[in-house]
Amino acid sequence: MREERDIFGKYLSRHNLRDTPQRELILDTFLKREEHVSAEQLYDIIKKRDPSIGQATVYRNLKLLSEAGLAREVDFGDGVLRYEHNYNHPHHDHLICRSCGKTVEVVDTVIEELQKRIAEQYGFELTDHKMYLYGNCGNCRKKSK
Amino acid sequence: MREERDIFGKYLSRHNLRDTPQRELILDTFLKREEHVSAEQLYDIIKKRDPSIGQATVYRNLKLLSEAGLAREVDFGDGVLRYEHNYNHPHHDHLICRSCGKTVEVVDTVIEELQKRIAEQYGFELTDHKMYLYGNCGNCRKKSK
DNA sequence: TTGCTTGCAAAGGATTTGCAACATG
DNA sequence: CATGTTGCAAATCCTTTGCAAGCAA
Repeated sequence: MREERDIFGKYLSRHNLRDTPQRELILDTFLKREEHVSAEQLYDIIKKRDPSIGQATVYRNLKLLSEAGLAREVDFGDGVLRYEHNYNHPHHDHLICRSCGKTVEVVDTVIEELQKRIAEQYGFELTDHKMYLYGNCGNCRKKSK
Repeated sequence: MREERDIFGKYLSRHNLRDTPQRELILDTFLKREEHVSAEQLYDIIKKRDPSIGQATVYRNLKLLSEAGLAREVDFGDGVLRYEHNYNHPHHDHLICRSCGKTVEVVDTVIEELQKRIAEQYGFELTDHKMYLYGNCGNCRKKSK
């Protein structure tokens, strides 16, 4: 948390951007959440601490956190962009329950390797990827029986 | 193409839906395109043949084609939903060039197998997935050198 | 005739943007 | 004090929806 603030501070000064109380509040609140959040969700949480904050500020600064390398955008395909921690939180993919929305983070180095190989096969240099696995989680499967 | 029309016709009558000239035009135009299209793109093409068509009709019927199993939605994450052929056009993933937007369809049965295994590991029953590989295609890499 | 479909325009939801007032370096 | 930043509301983008008129079965 200390480290992240440091990184952010450096990013700001390096880019001639300013350190405002809103920015600090947004960063802190974002870091405290373990799960991915949407801008709207974060806005709702932050409003409680500072009712005068505008939601555009939250949108703007989540984008900024992504640029600073502290956040990462995730798009589950439901029309809402979410943000998750990017610092000290290595790349992973998501397993999402179609019925309750529960998500699990997964990593598979073999798949990552294969992806790179596929890209090369077609002359592409792979920069990144998105992989979302949709299904029904154990809990929901029990319930529907 | 004959087959697809047949499937659509059966789908319509089975669901008490009607066979309209607009629906036929949309299906035909969609089938003639090899690449994925957005509703807007398809609308632009169709307007030339029938200037009186409304774009809501195109949106509505692309959804319908998906339900009938003839189309499949693809979401590259740029805010626009695209549709590609689903009939006789097995599942595949996409390799997308970040710089020119070129896309290549790819399939890898090993990856698919691994995905299923990962899901099972977490007690999920996999229903579907999305995998998009982003990178720079051969052409764009040459140009930027 | 019944009720599904259409075209239109308005509504929707998430996100972005213009702007004047404000605060930071 | 120059310029980045904020909050607000309006605007944007894609897509959906309400509705009256029009058609298919």
